[in-house]
Amino acid sequence: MARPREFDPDTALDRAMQVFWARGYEATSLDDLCEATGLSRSSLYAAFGDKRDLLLQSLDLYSDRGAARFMAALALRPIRKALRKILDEFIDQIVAGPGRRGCFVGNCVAELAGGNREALVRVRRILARNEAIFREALAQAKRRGELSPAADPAALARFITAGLQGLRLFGKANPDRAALDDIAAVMLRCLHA
Amino acid sequence: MARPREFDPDTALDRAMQVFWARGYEATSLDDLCEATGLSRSSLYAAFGDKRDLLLQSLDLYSDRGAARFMAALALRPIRKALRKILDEFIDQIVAGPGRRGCFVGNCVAELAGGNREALVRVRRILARNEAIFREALAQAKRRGELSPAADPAALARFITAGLQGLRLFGKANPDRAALDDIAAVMLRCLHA
DNA sequence: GGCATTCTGGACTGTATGGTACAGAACTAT
DNA sequence: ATAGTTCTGTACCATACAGTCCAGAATGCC
Repeated sequence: MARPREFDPDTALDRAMQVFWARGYEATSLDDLCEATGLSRSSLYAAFGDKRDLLLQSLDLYSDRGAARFMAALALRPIRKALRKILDEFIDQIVAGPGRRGCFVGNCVAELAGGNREALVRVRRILARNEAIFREALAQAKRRGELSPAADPAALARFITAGLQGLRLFGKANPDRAALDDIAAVMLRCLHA
Repeated sequence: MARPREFDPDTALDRAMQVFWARGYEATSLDDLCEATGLSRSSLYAAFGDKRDLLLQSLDLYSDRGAARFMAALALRPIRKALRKILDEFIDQIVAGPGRRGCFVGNCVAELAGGNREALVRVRRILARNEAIFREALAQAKRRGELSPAADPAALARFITAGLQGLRLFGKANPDRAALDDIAAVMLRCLHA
């Protein structure tokens, strides 16, 4: 009917997510977001709503990508290989990655879970989704005999979800490969019992 | 020589720390700090310097208390009992505690490690101190025969340091005792190997 | 080509922020 | 008592912020 958008909302959202991820919510200004996306305030507001809405959509994008990567890695057999791959990918990202970004979800939990209700339910949902992915993969692996009959997929999934957050937070403060490898090795050993 | 202070710097710093811990750095305004401490801006600045200085001193206070608690708990034998106690204390704090505060150090890593150099070196130092406390305790426990001869105290200490951060971040988003108990149980099992 | 509609850039607004300046109160030493 | 020093509260400042508005440009439809 009328003039079409001059920008691609998907790439704009991706750019916005990168800024939130790198700088955090409060420390990111609308000017930062406009500069990163190349959009003006009007276009940003028309396309995504206000700053909080944009954050929530960024979180969803991040979560979708993360879940896809987890599921792809978890196709590996046995499951210990899959988890090893996930851990190694994170370590590579931490050590080689540009700037100390940590986990976007973890950053939002730390910064916003105390005061931003909507952000809290969103990050909780994201963590629950990841936990469910791990739980399902662990249950299947147990059925295949890759885990001890005493293994508790639900507990292990929670442990992995929390452990990955710990690994990435630790790595954000101290991106040292040797230390991160130590942590990953102990985590993997937990699957034995 | 002249008029003495009307307030106690230690309790003022404690109050300021609580606010930073609960709200985060950026979200805490000077008015918040004045209200929490009962001081005026002048007194705050005279006693602690600017907002960033006050944060660093809050972190040191938090770290000193945490280290003391760790060392007290680690006097327990065997070391698995000590770690169980540390984990249980954190879980109690997460579940019963007022508001979702998480770990102050972890919050600062997530919020500030990317941009605030001074805060970064401070939190890294704090994590290294905790790691050293655990490493030493684990090494002693190994000498006492409480751990397998194959156990690597340095790696385990790193794992515990990161794992505690993961537990507390997870709990900040989802303060559910059953889930946290699961995570703690798996973590403790890691000491067996 | 002209009209209607949508997009875009920039200017604008009210508010909240961190930090400072200053005047007066309170206290010690003499 | 008084002089000198230090503390305290408030008023203040410049800045940065999120969000709104509007005029004009660009497009599709007839």
